[in-house]
Amino acid sequence: MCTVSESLDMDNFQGDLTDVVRGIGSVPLSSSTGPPEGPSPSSLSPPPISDVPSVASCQIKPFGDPFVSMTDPLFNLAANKINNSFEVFPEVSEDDHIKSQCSVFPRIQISQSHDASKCSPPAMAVSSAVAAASPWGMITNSPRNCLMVDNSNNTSSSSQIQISSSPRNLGIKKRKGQGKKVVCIPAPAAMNSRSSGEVVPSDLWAWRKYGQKPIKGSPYPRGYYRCSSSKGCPARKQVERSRTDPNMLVITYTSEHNHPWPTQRNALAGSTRSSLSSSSNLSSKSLTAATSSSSSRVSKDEPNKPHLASSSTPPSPYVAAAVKKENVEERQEKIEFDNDVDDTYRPEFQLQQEDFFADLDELEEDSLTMLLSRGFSGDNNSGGGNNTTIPDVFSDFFDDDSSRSL
DNA sequence: CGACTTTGACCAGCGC
DNA sequence: GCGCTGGTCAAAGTCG
Repeated sequence: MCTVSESLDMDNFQGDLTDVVRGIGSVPLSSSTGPPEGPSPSSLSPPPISDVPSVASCQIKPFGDPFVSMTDPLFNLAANKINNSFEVFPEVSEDDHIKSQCSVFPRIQISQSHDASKCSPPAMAVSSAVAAASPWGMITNSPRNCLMVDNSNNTSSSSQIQISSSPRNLGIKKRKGQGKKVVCIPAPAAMNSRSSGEVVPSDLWAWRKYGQKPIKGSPYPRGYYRCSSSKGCPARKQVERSRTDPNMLVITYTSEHNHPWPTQRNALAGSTRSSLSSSSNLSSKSLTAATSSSSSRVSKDEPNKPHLASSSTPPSPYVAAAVKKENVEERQEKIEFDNDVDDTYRPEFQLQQEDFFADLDELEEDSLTMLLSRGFSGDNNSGGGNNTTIPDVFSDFFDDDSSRSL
């Protein structure tokens, strides 16, 4: 068994921002949030948001999109726990954002600008636009918590984010640096990459790459992805490495999803080609979170990366951590990647994981049970919420073969 | 067969 | 107005 913090070594973590995001959001997502409108055809349709008290407390507001409310309950939970309060997300000005430093969530920072160069290696930056397209809703930092569900930008942001119906999203271009949400995550070696070596994020949504361009001033190309979970979805994301720190992966989300969370079916559609099919355990275990299209092909392009190739991209950092944990134990001597990243991830989860997952335990009776019951097995029965052994949970959840060696 | 990635070309915004 | 740059399209190829 391993702890979250232990498993968060980044050398195997695929540097997938959305993994990070989703990881935080995916599990609780199933347990607490979901498309507020319309029944989900999936058996995994999340229970009502009301199940998660923190959601309300965080004052998550719609972002001009019914699905915006699908914020990341884990973020909420985590943040709430951190503050021991449900009032953990005070509104702050942008100046506050800039001035503040993440102390509690050292890895999560809010990027006030679109400048990827501002991403600091140990931090995951979330700018004010992520929520629109990201599965975890509007998130920003507060002076105290470094994290907050941003309800102050909802209206204004919605005006910033243009969802152009035209083939070419001209609006986005017109508004450089606006209406976009930037997430910076550690971008370890291209574990989840194709031959290009580009780390490709995965998340609940299915992304389809539609372009790649070299960016002036950056040695790294930028990949362009659109949401393939639903036809006509305007959601876009751009993935590139930080020019200032190649270890950082900068993901810019643009526009919002105009459809519910992908059901198991459509989430997996087009994204389960190799990894999931080869290790069908993932899908068979009702994992709503789909691996990215890129991750699905890792096995093809990265045959020498057995862990990832065989187990697919974890949908969450926790899952990634789980998978990774084994990798760490099995290959400690091989860990060469970015110790800074490792170190930065650990503290956060070490601080939180117990309480954090205690909260998860509370949610288990929800659909979360479906997701976690296997991993937690009887642990939850102890009533302690002593779920510090998440990795097993998720690893099991993810890929029996690759994660049950423990 | 469907969905994906790759990649060159095209188009539009922006700065000079 | 021109050139640069970024974002998108779409054909071709790949994969399961």
